[in-house]
Amino acid sequence: MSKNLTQQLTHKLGEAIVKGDYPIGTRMPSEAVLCEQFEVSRSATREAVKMLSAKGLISSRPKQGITVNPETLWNLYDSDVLVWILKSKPSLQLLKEFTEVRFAIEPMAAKLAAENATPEQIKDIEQALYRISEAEEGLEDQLDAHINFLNMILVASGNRFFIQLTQFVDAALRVSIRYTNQVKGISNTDVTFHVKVFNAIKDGDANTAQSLIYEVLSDAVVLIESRL
Amino acid sequence: MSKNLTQQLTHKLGEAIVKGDYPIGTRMPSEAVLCEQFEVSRSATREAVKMLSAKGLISSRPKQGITVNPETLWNLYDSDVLVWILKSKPSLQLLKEFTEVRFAIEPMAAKLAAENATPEQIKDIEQALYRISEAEEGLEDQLDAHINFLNMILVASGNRFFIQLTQFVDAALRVSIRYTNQVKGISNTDVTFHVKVFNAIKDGDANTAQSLIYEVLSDAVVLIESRL
DNA sequence: TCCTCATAATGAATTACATATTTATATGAT
DNA sequence: ATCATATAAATATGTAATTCATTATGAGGA
Repeated sequence: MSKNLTQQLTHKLGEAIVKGDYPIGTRMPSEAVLCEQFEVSRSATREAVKMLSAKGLISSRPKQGITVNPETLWNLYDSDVLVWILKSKPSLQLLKEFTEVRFAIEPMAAKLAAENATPEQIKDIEQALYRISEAEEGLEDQLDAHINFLNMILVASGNRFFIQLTQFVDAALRVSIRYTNQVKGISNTDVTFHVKVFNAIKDGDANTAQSLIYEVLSDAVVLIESRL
Repeated sequence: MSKNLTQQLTHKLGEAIVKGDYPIGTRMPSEAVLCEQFEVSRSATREAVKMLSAKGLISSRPKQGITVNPETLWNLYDSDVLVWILKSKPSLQLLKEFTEVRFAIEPMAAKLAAENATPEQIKDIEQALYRISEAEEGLEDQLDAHINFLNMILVASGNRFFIQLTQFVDAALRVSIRYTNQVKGISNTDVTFHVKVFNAIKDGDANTAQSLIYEVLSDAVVLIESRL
């Protein structure tokens, strides 16, 4: 858990920034001041600053100092950034926006999976299905099993941009459920639903796979909107 | 154009990695060696390494050295990473995958824009429309105008994750068109199409907005697939 | 087989100087 | 006297070099 200093500082500052401790558009303390405040060397500070600017949170220029970037420049698809935001301000609004992304992506991923999945990937999905059934009997963590099922579908889509989202979805679902209990009801559909999805993908029935996921996420979005 | 040393090195190494000069899973040269090869100090090298690991390309551990991460860990939604990939191996396959993402996202964005756009945002879209018409008369760059129109819709969606994709779409379209000429026909629909989209959003007609974008991107995907 | 120690890489701190930008100051002309 | 311009100073990041700490790895000996 205790990573190196640079990473620790990166996380501290990252969380502080998304939390609003350093308001957007304003200047952060200079490197020298940060060194003092966090009691680390300038090397560590600079490396942390570089990491945060690589994630789009800040930018720094000579003399001018370090300024917090507008939110539109933040790399929301970076798991670190996403987690920081979810932890610091876990709003239902954000959960809604996140679910809209899933709503856009996952049906398409299921469709592509049905069209392109290799035999091995189908086996992986079947294995994930098995884990869900075991989770229902309490033999495994439910959340883990559900996330794993989703991930296997994303991977089977064969689209690198979708595959990359596994971490994104993983992080968001995991944190969301910890900080808002509204997530219940979203990935808690019963196992028969997942069986249907699996069969559709296995049979190459792209339309069915797509609409199954579409429906369940559509419900989720409606559910969230009803509480806003 | 000539950024600081750290950024220059970051770009050089980033491009080299995605290009395959340092194969996935293998160890990169040690910091000391990189310093020699690129004739920079260790601070600059370390900062570049931190930036690349913040983008998911590499990870480094004591004694073990710097290793290239598997592609699934790369932050493809980071504009830098995306551009590096597009520049180094601009394949039709990648363009297809990218278009699939747009196919998933943009219709939904148009729908949300129709539902949520503020009067000001509608004005922005109208302005973008005007730029497209001017571009048709050669008074402005066509690509810029089209990208701008898309961006305004993404922004009007009100969804932070979609808004973040503006840079993503921007970077990809801009580079793609430079390295593959297959992109022609994708954002080259005539101005009447964009007028329709604008009207749908302005009138709050979510379904029409969604399906308009859906259709044009559907065509694009088919077009690309036919050439694979 | 297990333990120990050498070693090779990153981690961290410190120091020094370079460079870029802003701000303040001083100079000059009107 | 006032304003504009040029110059200097101050301040932040950029870059380099050096030193020591820490951590895995692997070789070699008990």
